[in-house]
Amino acid sequence: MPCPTHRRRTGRTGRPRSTEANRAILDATRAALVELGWGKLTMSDVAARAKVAKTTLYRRWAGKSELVVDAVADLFDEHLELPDRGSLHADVEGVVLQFAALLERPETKTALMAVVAESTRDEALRDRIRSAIVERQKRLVLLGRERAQARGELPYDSDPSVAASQADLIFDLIAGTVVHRALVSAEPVDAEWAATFSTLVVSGVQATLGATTAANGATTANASPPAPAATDPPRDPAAAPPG
Amino acid sequence: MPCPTHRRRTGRTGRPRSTEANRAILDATRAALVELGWGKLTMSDVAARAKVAKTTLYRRWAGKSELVVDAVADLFDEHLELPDRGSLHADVEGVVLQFAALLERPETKTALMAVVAESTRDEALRDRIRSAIVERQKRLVLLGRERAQARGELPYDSDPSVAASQADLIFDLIAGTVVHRALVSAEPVDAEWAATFSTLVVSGVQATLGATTAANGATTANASPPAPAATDPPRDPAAAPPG
DNA sequence: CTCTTTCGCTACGAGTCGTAGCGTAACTGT
DNA sequence: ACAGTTACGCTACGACTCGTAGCGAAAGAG
Repeated sequence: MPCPTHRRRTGRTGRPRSTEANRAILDATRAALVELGWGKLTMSDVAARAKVAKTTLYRRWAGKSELVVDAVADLFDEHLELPDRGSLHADVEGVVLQFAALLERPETKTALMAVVAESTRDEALRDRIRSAIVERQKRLVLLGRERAQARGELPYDSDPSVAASQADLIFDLIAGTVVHRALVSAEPVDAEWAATFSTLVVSGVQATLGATTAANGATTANASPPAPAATDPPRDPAAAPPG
Repeated sequence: MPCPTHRRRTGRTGRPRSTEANRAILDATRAALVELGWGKLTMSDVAARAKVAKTTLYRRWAGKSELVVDAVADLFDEHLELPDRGSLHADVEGVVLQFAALLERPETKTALMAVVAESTRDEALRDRIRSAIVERQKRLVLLGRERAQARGELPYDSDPSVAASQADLIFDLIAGTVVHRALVSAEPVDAEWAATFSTLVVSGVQATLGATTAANGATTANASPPAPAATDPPRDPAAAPPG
């Protein structure tokens, strides 16, 4: 056949799933989200746009929600990173503006809340959102914390479990507040708001540090090589869902 | 005679809509949300539960989204208030726990995100959410601010527009973060978390007050905040750790 | 008593869902 | 080359939901 495309090597026998179709489906899903929104998006429509059979969709994804999660997860990986701007405040500000820009896209705007709403009744879907979006983007918080610690803006962690819960708090704080302003209050996340909010975040986080780790000599942590963790987990776009 | 100035005295002529049916429908909607969730809730099912005709539903609400907004708005009015606990921190803590308890209910859990998702493509629905839920609950923030000002924990507003934007920020901050932790991260909003978060909120808000009203020769707050120094200039990468 | 509006009920076309069945295409191991 | 295995496109299907239309009856307003 005139299509000697590179297929991923797998131990499984039989005809492998077309990676081209996978990409075409996710692209079609995003396009359909832009045009139709979550409510009017149908599996048949996505199949027609991607020029695949409707049954192929159901062989790879359990339903609309799972498909859309994968479609928007790509956008998160592509458009969110942590620019190193020299201070915790500036780093927070940068990621807030990036996240706001992502939330202004019609695809993410209409899809994110919908899949989260579905996930409240579907534990498997919630796990998929966690692994595909939440946990992947929480690396920004962990990286930002490490940089702030290296600069001396935050104390090094005495207890790793405390570090994890603080990272969770910061993540909920930034993501939740920006989402709420952008989608519920429906007011713009502009540079001025981002600056004010970042000031709030930095001051608030430092305040909670003083409260929870009061016993530690927090100021000017003794420099210890923080063992720069690799920050780039290889993307796995060919992670075929169970069919 | 139809006097044009007194047209709306008792309403229009003809048979009035049954208020009992209205209540039965909203109760049935909440019950259906508990049992079925947003996705599987249908208008026919609600009509059957409320023992009214399906056409009656469509005579009063444009669709599923509008109906559910009204159904959950009642819960917000009923279960959210601002207890006066003597300090801004305690007030925030109280409202956070109330909001978290409300979000643990199956009705609100599955409905809130869904209607917000729909509202991203339906401006009329977004206005309905604003007037029925958002603006009604924003009074808690305004009231809490007034109490904090009376206690000396926050300075009085020099500019009412600044006060409004600060109230919006606090509202997005609390509601957004709690929603994100409860529904996205799916982790419990317990007393410990609420205490830590409230500390963050109070310190953060005080920090933004200093930053945004710095230009104004504003009346500095009579009560000096307890300890955590605001150490971060908004636009300057000069990073000075607390100490 | 008349006028107006809402009520319950039935029925309908249109659309979506998720699955089953079939024959074919593509790749793997011997 | 061959058999084995899996994915693909296509068609068709029953079940379900949607939102509306039409009807006669009921309930208040003037």
